[in-house]
Order: sequence, then structure tokens, then C-alpha cells
Amino acid sequence: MPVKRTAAPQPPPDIAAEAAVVRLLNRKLPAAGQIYQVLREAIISGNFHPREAISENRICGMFGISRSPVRIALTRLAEDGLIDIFPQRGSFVAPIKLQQVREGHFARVALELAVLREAAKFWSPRESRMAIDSIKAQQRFSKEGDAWSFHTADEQFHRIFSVCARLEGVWDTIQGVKTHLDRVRHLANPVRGHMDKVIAEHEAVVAWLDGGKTEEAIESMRQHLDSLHTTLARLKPLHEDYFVED
Amino acid sequence: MPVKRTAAPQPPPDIAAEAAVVRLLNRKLPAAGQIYQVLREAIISGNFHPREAISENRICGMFGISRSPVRIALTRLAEDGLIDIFPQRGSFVAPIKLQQVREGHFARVALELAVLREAAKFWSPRESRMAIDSIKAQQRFSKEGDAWSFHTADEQFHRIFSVCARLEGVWDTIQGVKTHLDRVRHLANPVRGHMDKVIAEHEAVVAWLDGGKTEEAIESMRQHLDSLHTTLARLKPLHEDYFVED
DNA sequence: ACATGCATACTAGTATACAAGATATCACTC
DNA sequence: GAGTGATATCTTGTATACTAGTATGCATGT
Repeated sequence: MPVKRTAAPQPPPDIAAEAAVVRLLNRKLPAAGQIYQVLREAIISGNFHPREAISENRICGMFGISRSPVRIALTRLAEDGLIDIFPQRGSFVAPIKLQQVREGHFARVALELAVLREAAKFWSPRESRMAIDSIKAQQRFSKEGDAWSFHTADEQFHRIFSVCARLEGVWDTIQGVKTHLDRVRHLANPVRGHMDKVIAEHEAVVAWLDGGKTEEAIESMRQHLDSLHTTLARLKPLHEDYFVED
Repeated sequence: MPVKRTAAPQPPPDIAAEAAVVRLLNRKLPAAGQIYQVLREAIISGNFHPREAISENRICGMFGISRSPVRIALTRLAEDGLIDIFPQRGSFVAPIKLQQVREGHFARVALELAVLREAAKFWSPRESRMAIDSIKAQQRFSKEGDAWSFHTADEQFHRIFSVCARLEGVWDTIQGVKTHLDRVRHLANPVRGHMDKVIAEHEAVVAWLDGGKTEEAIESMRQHLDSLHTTLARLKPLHEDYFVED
């Protein structure tokens, strides 16, 4: 059931940068999926702030479209835990639930390490080249300070292992569980030196794999994934109003 | 994007046991979520057969409701991979994709074993009692040949570990990834002795945990999960038309 | 007999109208 | 000033009408 019926929200600001997300829709494709993608990015990237009101009519106005596809998109976002829907009251960008972050981190580590162990069986110079290309892109985006492009390059890097392991579908699962981690990450990326640290950790994993050291690669990846999690403690005090225990 | 635009379906039979799924809706709650749950159960349990046509109007007629909530439910089912939507052509119960079954199995094993290792840290007589109660229920349903009740009791059993590990949310993820495994399982449960085998494996896991033997419990669970997977090979020839490579 | 074209009856996607509950405002009463 | 109640205006949920593709069957023409 995607609809929440508990607790009252505080229907706060509407001061969003809507212009940043209004891009023209491809009217040949179903609108619902496109709306979903755009809103999902907007929430994860922080363009829409936690607790911000996301009424259906507001989205309709942003894209010049009717409520039918918008409702479908919002329902899916609610299922992802990115918005909270209060019937007859409103829909709001969900605060970052710390318990969901913890559980997402746990699931992500379990899945990515398992995938990595499987990917190591198939690792070849071809995959190594793809990984290194991705890292180069990350370095470029880090230098430019382009946090969102860095994020997508980072995702592409991690995805390589799922593809290599012949388990591409598992990547979709991983992306789902790390949704709330990504929201935290986007509070962290602006922090100086964060991206460079991530890049160094990526390089370490690839180096171990190239050397055929599977267990070392896994341990390196575990540290990489944990390092994001530890930044949460440092971030939380800076955005206290964005978080909620559960 | 939940909408598929590839390949033509073969719009086969409509000979469903619709009466089995038409239950009255609680009109105080949003209809979309209820429709979603009912249809999801119907597909997983096999009441709706793979490749069967699921037009929106048909569902409307079944529940005496308009298309708006039905569309939302079908969109979510498509996202789960339980139905395939072909715009302007129709919606059909998805065939069981073997690659998704493999990936679901992989993810499930990774998650459940990780959860079990965490749960072992908190295991106590209280959890042991809950698990044993669940097993007793499974024995009862097995004797009665009630496959669906057995299924829910089985799920409750596995859920215990997530709750014990203080990672209840991870159980939702596990349920998601094992969706397609469950479809296979419901082809297997009618097989004589299958449920009793499952029960014996459950008992083994609990026995190891009660004895404080974490690694043995994990290994026992791994064998339990794998045993389902191996039945697939035996089942596939019996329902060839239900499966597709990918 | 076979192929082509069209009418028709489907489908899903979208837009709009209506219903019902929740909130906020404001006037009024005490 | 505090409290109460009617009301206007939000919100989401539902129903229905319309649009535009697709498959099918039948009539027609060769």
C-alpha cells in the first residue's frame, strides 16, 4: 500500500527551483514514466527539498499535462519512499529516514559484494578498460565540480560489475535499495575532497581485480561503501531538519 | 519506464478463475493499493496464468470500479515485472523470465544470508519460539494441502530473521526480489513431499541457531534456498509454455 | 482462391469533471 | 481576548469522456 495514513506533516515551503526540472516531454512516449524519472532525480539530487509540498496540480502546471499521468508517477515515488502521500491533505517530499538509510546500506553492501565476487570470475581487460574509462570521467566531473554528472558516472562504474557478473538485473535492485543513500550522498558531494576520495577508492578496487586478488578487491569495496555511510554522522548535524529517525 | 514497446504478444485464453479473486473492496481505503495486492497474489499464486490477457476494463468489471485506480495498480504490477503492457494492444500476465528467476535467486541468497548472520547476533529464546510456532503452522498447512497458507507461513518464518536483525525494511526488499521465485514455487508446492522437505530445512536452521552455531545455520539456510532453485530444472519441462529465456 | 482495403471493435494514454475530506480564514458570540 | 462555527479553498480519490493506435473480420476486387 503506497498511501500513508499516519502522522501529520508540516506543509512547509514551496520555494523550489522548478525551472531546473521542467524539461520538455517526449509526447510519443507515455508521460507517466518520464515524470517519474524527472521527479525522482529532482528529489534525490536535492532540487526538491525534504518536506516540500508536491501537489499534483503543481506538477501538472510544471509540465503542462493532466493529473492522470502525474498521479501514476507520484504513486510510484511513494512506493520508493521518496514522497509521502496524505489523502485529502497533500503530498510532500519525504524526509530522509535514518532507518531506511541504514537498511539500504546493509542491503547494498550485501548485494554489491556478492556481485563483485561473481564478477571477479569473469573479470577481463575489457571490463578493466570500461572501469578505467569511467574513472577518468569521474575525475573530469570532479574537477568541474559537476556533482550530478559525477553521480551518474559513479553509478555507471558500479553497474559494470553487475553486467560483468551476468547479473544486470541485480543492478536495478541495488539502485532501488540505495535510493536513500543517494539522497545523503548529494548532501556530501559538495564537501571538498569527497569526490576525489571516492575516485581513489574506485581505483583501488580495479587494481585488485586486475591483479586477480578477489578477496582484497571485495575488502576494498567494502571499505569504499562504508566510507559513504560514515559521512552520514558528519552530515546529519548540518541538515537536522532533513532527517527523521523513522 | 514500466511500459514495454517490443515484440508482439500472443493474446491467448481468458479462461481465468476470476471468481477466486473478486473480493469486496474496502471503499474507505484507496482502491488502487487493494487492486494491486489482489492481482499480485492472483498472478503469483497462478490463478492468473502467464500470457493471459489482463485488460483494464476486465479488471474494472471484476471489482465494479473505474479505470483510474486500475491503471495505477497495473502500472505497479508492470514495474514488478508481473505483467507486460503493450500500449494500444493490451496487458498480459508476464511469462516467467528465467533470467529474472536466476537474478532474483542470487539477490535473495545474498540478502537472506547477510540478514541471518546479523540476526544470529540477537538470537534469543523469544525468536526461537516464534520460529517454532511458524514451523508448526507450516506442518498444519502441509497436512491440509493448503499451498497458499503454507506460502504465507513460510514467508512469515523467513521474515523473523529480518525483524530479529533490526532490519525489518530489508524484508521488503527480499520480498521484491523473490517475486519471480515465488511464481515458480507455486508450481512446485503441489508436488508431493515438497512442503515437508521445506519444513525439515527450516527446522535445521533453527536448531543451529539455538545451538549458537552461526556458520552452520548460514550454510543450512544456503542449502535450503538453493533447494528451491534446483526444483526449477525439474519443473520447467512440465510447464514449458509458462517460461521464457529472457 | 487470393490479396487488398476498409469498417469495426478492441486496447492503453490522456484530459476533464465530480466527489469528499482536511485546512485555513474570518466573522461572530460570549 | 478566547472560543466557536460557517465557509471558501485547498488536497487527493474516483468516474467518465475523448484520442489515437492496433488487431480482426468482412467485403470487395482481381
